[in-house]
Amino acid sequence: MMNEGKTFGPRRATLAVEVRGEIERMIVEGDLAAGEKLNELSLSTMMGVSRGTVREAIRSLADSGLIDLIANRGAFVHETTLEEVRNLYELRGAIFGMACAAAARRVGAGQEPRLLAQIERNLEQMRATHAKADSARYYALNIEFHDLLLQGAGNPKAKMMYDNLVKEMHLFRRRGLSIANNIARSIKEHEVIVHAVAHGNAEGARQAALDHITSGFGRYTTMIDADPAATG
Amino acid sequence: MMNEGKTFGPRRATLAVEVRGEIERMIVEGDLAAGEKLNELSLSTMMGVSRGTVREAIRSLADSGLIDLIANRGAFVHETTLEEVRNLYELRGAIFGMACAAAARRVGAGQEPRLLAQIERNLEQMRATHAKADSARYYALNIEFHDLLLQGAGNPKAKMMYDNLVKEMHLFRRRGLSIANNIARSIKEHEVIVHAVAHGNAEGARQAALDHITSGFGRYTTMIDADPAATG
DNA sequence: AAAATGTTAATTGTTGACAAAATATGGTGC
DNA sequence: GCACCATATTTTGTCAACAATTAACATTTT
Repeated sequence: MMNEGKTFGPRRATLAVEVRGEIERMIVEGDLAAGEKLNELSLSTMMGVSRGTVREAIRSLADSGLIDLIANRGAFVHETTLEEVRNLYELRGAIFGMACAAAARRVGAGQEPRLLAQIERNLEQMRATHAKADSARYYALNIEFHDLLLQGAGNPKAKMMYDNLVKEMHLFRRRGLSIANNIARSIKEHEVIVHAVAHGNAEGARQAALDHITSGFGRYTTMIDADPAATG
Repeated sequence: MMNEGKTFGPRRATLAVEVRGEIERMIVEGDLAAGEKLNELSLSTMMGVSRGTVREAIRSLADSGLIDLIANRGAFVHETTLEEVRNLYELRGAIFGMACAAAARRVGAGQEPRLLAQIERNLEQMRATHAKADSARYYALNIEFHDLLLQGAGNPKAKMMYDNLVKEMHLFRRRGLSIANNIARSIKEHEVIVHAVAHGNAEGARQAALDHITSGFGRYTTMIDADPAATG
């Protein structure tokens, strides 16, 4: 069990790793607002750890896109503009498209024997959930749908990058906007993706996935235009 | 000049930021080998800073893909497998393809008046450099070519992610392999990309860019197959 | 009243000490 | 020679103190 030396999992994460997780949660869930300053002393007091530990946690978020580190001034929750969100969507479309193309190839080659059944079941559940107007449940299934395809692509790095992009998008928020908009259209797009993947049609899957994300951005900006409220 | 408050650039980067840069350089240039442990005390002595500063620098590399942080054991230069390199190439192809498509659209829309001239000039220089068998110069021009297109895409996040992917690829090395292999083919592929961009042909540019990266991976694995030497 | 200057307080950045965990070393038994 | 155990050493993780920089506030000048 120790024979792989370096890869043995430690029993417990370090305090700094736990603090990072908590800061990330606070940012993604909105407890820390975009542009807000991360005060080391306040955080260390709140979490019952030393300020140095908080510093380490904050530094570990340096490349995450969630915070901006400014020398001698501290760390601030990143303020994302709509232009940046557009860029994130563009990247998200490219990566999700690539992943769906890869998933389709792997399904076609018999490398992913369970993926098809999984996404079809998820799709069925999304339809049922939509019929019951249960948007929280739909949201969870939607995330699962994307996760399944990203896992099916067999490229863990792609999933990691995609998940980080989604996290970054949480920085741009509008109060009171519901998460789901035009679910019927969204489900229809999922169906097109599933159909292409089922037939091992990589190019069709890539295009359908890209269209789906692009369309999602269109739905997103439609919501924003309909709600001109200033940021929190 | 002070009126933008938070965005005013500090006069000097912190020591931890400088230490991070040095560690990154050591990794990318091979002074720190894949799998090698980053000893905090050694590094702090070597660089003339305290161990805490080295820790902060190392933590800031947590998400970079260049190192693995293991609780209670320390930080290790990430060991990249060929499978991981394949995944990185796949992502690289998706992002570069997306960037070239965006660049083509922007050229077609007149949003990038200088890009076309810049990449054509670069291409001309690559041809001349190849004719003189100056591979170091060719390498630099090749990097510039990719940079110009990524900048022309108008998506800074894409460029950042692409550059990080390239950095990660440096972790997988084979001693004695020359960087450039089949330059004539590579230049031909660059020409196809430039042609598509010049005509504002987004889909053509995307496909040409993807093919170029995919082909680059093929050239890469060909080199590896021809040199079965174990990692240094 | 607004701008400039000076002082004080708060915060960030760095360092070194201590505690905990991992690793290395030496001795013993089979 | 190998496996196991105890001990010593090294390294990592955390904490607190000090130094440097920035922000906030008060006073003076225009």
